[in-house]
Amino acid sequence: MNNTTAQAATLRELLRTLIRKLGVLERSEAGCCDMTLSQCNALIEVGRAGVLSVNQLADRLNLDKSTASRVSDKLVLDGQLLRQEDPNDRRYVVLKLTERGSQTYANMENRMTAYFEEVMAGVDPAERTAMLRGLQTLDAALNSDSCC
Amino acid sequence: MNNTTAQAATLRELLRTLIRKLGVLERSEAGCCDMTLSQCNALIEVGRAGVLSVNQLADRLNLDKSTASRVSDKLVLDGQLLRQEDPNDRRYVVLKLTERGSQTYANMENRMTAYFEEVMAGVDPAERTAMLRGLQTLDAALNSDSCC
DNA sequence: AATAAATTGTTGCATAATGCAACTGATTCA
DNA sequence: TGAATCAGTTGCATTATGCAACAATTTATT
Repeated sequence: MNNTTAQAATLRELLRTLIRKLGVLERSEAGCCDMTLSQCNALIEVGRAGVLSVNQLADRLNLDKSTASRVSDKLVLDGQLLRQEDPNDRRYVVLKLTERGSQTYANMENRMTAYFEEVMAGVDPAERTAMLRGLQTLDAALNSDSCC
Repeated sequence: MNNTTAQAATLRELLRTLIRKLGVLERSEAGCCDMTLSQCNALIEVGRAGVLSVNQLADRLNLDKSTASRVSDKLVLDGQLLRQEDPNDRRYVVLKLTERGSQTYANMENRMTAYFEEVMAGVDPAERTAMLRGLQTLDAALNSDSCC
């Protein structure tokens, strides 16, 4: 169907520009916290989850476990994360935010919240729900596809 | 307005998962072509533009010009790009796809086209246009914001 | 016409990320 | 009890990245 082809092309183009813009946003955010992007992403995931193992962190970030191990090492060294032994299974490490890490996380959350509220405020109220639903539709479609 | 706050939070979460999924897709695509992600992105931009200068490539990829210079160097070395002197201004380099680069580009385009058609086919036809419009709305909102 | 300023692209340097394979220690399974 | 599996670490090699300084070229100024 010709229509799907054209729509698929439009989708790709929209996603391409979206990725670029969000990439800029992410890097700017990481810069604000004096961290690398990877460290930022790791801190956010631990912040959102409360506690994570190294393997869980790797899964969430789509990284090799060795990479997750190193980035969490760095964050522990910087005082942003705490590494604890799991009392139930000593193979496991439990990663959680330190007090300082919580501050950093809250700072990032606040800035990102403010940013996206601003973005949302720039959208016609009548279109906001439709926009979100569109993203939810895409999310579901990507889930059911075999690549992601 | 409480509504904007909740909607902003939903937007962030949707974008977070979208970035993760598309990141996996990008890396998988780069792997298919036996290239690094950065090289892939550079080739795609040159392919889409026809010709680009190094600075233009840097702008499109949101990279430092030194990085753009190196990644295009690599692609020239691999025979995917051709670097020519600009006859009008010898400061400029003109980057374009070689025959081999055109093949690589076409392969990537075909695979991505097929993938997104599959994604689109998984969306209810009645929702496709709304989904695309939602992404277009977001795109416009991000453009008018000061960060990107 | 000569000089200064700006632009393009390259290179040196330093930092960081990344994945694979191999390894250690711990737990589970047969 | 020994083998298999799991979690996490480490060595290794590769790649990406941006900043600053530089050379060559073009444009602007005097």
